Amino acid sequence: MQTDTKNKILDIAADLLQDKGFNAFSYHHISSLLGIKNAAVHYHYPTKESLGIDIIRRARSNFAQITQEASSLHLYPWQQFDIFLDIYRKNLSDNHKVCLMGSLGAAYFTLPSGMQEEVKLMVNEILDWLTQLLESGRSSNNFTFKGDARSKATLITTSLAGALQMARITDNTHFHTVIDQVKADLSN
Amino acid sequence: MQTDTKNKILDIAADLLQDKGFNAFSYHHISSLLGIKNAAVHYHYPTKESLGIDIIRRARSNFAQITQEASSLHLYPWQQFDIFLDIYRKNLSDNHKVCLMGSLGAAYFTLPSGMQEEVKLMVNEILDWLTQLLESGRSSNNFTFKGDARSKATLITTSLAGALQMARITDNTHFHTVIDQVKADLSN
DNA sequence: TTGCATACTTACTAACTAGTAAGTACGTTT
DNA sequence: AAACGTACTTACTAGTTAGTAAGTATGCAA
Repeated sequence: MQTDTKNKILDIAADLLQDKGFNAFSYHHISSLLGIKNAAVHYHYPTKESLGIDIIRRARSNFAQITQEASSLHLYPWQQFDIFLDIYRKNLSDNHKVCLMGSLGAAYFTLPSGMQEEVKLMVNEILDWLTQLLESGRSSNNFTFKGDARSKATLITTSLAGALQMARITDNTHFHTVIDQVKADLSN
Repeated sequence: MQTDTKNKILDIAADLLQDKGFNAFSYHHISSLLGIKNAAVHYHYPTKESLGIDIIRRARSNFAQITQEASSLHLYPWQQFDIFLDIYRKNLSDNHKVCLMGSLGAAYFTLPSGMQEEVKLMVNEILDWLTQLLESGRSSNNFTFKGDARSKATLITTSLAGALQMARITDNTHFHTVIDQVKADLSN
């Protein structure tokens, strides 16, 4: 059981991470938003690395839950794909947040090693799941694409990560443009 | 005419920016790599914003030069596209640097306003050029793709930005995978 | 009621940050 | 020879950073 404060810290820190990046938020930012002292944040997360690791772990667990749920509901490939896209749509609508892969990838070489390992796990899990969805969707004639499914999964994931970054520089239409293009490229 | 030192500062700062991100390098990093004092860097670039702006301006000017040269040589669409891809290939081979759009997009909301403006100009120039190349390449039956050229240009640019970030997290094959997929999606 | 764990606050440190003011060495112009 | 601009160094500041040590209030268990 996580305490209320610990959960709030995680919420705020994840938000800041996807808004400003890992090297542009501090314990003080978090504590002042919560109306507590920075030492209280250190009580729950002794180091910034431990905090960063927990942010990624929670995202991994959320992703696993979303995909398991979609799987247990026996949704069609296109419906499952749309649930996947919703993750990115939500980031965009939530003050132009960038996805975790984008935020952490850009700062990757400045991250503590424990976080780097966790990011690797996360990216591979996303790629594994999407690859499987594309593969089975192609078998059932729902998706059409050239090449192997993992390549396509990689292309889609990198496009979406880049699209969120592009959207904050230019405007939201570029993001929706990418989504439409990705969908068009999967359709017959 | 720029001085030798000023050019070296720009080289090192651009490198650090594409390696660690704007919020993870300091005047001290630059000066110590050059064997000078941090005040000497401030002499050439009074503020970090002025330094950041110059990094982007130089990249814009380099891009304009590359594309103008390709244009004046009357290269085929595929050759021009390959020159464009070389920019990204070079970033990858140069210690897994990320492209400027990716680095600055991830930290966008922490950037001084002058830099934000400069990034916008850069992204639009890249998009304009690629859109035109795709359009004329399609007219001449060299490229095949659905939808309008600017959408395709957006998809390609975001894929490549994301691919460089993904490559440092996982491995280089993911980057080449994206390049191959992008090319396949442009071919007949 | 004593003891202990939880969840903090107070008060601090050492390192690093961008940025500045004043001085210096040196080559060029007048 | 005097004056000036360029390219620095020395020496500093004020603010921010992650992280710590010691103390405190509260509630629960023995």
